[in-house]
Amino acid sequence: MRVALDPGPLDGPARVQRLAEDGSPLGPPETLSDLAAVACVEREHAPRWVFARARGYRRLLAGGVDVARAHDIELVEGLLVAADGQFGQPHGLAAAVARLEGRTPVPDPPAGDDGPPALFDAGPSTDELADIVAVHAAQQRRLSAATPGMRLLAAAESAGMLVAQEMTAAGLPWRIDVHDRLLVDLLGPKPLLGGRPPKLAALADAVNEAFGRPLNPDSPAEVLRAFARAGHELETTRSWELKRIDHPAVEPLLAYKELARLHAAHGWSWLRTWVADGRFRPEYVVGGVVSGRWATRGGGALQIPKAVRAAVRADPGWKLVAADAAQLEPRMLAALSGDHSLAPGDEDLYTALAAREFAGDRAKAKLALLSAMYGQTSGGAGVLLATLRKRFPAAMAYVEDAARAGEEGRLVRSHLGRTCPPARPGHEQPAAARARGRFTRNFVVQATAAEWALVLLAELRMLLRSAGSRAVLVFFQHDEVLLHAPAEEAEAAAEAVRTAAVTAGRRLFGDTPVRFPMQPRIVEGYDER
DNA sequence: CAGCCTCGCGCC
DNA sequence: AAAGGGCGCGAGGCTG
Repeated sequence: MRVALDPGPLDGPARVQRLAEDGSPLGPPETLSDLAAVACVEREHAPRWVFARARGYRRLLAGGVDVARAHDIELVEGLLVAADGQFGQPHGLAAAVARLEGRTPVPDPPAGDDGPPALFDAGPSTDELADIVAVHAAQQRRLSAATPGMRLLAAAESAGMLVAQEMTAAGLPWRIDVHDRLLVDLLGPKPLLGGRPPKLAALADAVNEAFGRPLNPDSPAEVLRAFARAGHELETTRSWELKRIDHPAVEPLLAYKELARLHAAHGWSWLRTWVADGRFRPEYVVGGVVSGRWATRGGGALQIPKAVRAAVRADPGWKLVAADAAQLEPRMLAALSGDHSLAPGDEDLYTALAAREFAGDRAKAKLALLSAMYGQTSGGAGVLLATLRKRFPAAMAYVEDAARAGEEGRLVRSHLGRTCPPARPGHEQPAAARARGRFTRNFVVQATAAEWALVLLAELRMLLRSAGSRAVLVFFQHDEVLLHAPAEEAEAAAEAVRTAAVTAGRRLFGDTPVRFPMQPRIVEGYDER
């Protein structure tokens, strides 16, 4: 059974409508007095709840109610609209209703908006539950005519919404004291009135001294001018470019840039803004990236530098279970292309490839494979690619076909059917076409990896729920998950991760010989390997 | 002043 | 010959 839900105000009644699988109503709309009644329906029927958007579930969680399964109207609409080749169309509920009624879709409300939907609903209807029911039925019709992959993708994307909201609610355990100590070690004591911490100030002084005049090391333009006066014409102030020149300012400047980055992006100001009650709570944006990868809002959650990961520590009596998928993208390529010998087993794929083709040089093997998937040809990649082309013709043909499709302006899709938006018009120049080719070449692999990860999350969540585990997902970053688990449940949680990885591979590719191993580590701190 | 762009760098 | 994919964020710096 499915149940469409308009959760209503936090403490007020919720409106629901029971639905058949195809979305047709089973009886009239009903009013539930409060969220406890929603929880009761969940316990008795465990339906697939149909939400207009993520904040519907956020409201349930705020009331202490969680559910097993969902259908997210906005996320599914985005998938279906793109699959129909309707790119750039809004896919909010109001827009979907407008499309159903043959009106021009209204723009989506601003991202992250939490206001009342009626504010943005320019259409004649203000009955959100009726809108949800109507759009859901239309989506189920479209999904029933689509591929099994699309149906799996729609379910997984919706499960992603549940995971995302639950992870934000749980928060990533973050020790302010550990983070602060780390900052003091690297930067010196926190300056009381803003300004540069002592070690940064000293490095800025050293840069000034090396140039013989004061400048702002944070200003690329000033740095370029200073080097030009010293006889070094640089294109940019990127660190790899600075490293190539011989000047006494280079060393302190590189040290300054590294610490300034830490101070600006993950320093005390970041701590004050983003960590509260021992938890960092970024907002996850499911499918926020064209490839289906997630984005986040707030605190740069997907770019937590290795230098501060020690601050992520389990609560007393708890453990972190950290697991990342090893060499996920080349394994995806092996499965997608049928070139199974590219990924023969569980062992490190680059090491294995290096042993067979690159005289044991792992770095070469890695560069070769990444170049194939990103479209890189410089830096010696060309020679390595020739080796791959000879040894793995099907895998190489797969990415090269995707690149050609992009260059010729054709659409490409992920394994399950996420559609890559076409190039914007006006980009027919040869250089732009090649750039487009690199984009689509990468899309087929990255988007398929993203949907594997999505299915993994959904499977892992269900395994933990059905086992009654107290372990909770607290972080997800493309191919990596972090669980927070009571110490005595950590090993079971780790086993769930391994199982979910196997299941995700099977759900995507059936009984492919390609493996997608995850090796969970049970640790106290996220910095421990 | 806000709003927007570029730069550079963090992560995958 | 040359040709590296995807993001978010803060600081600088320009525009209106």
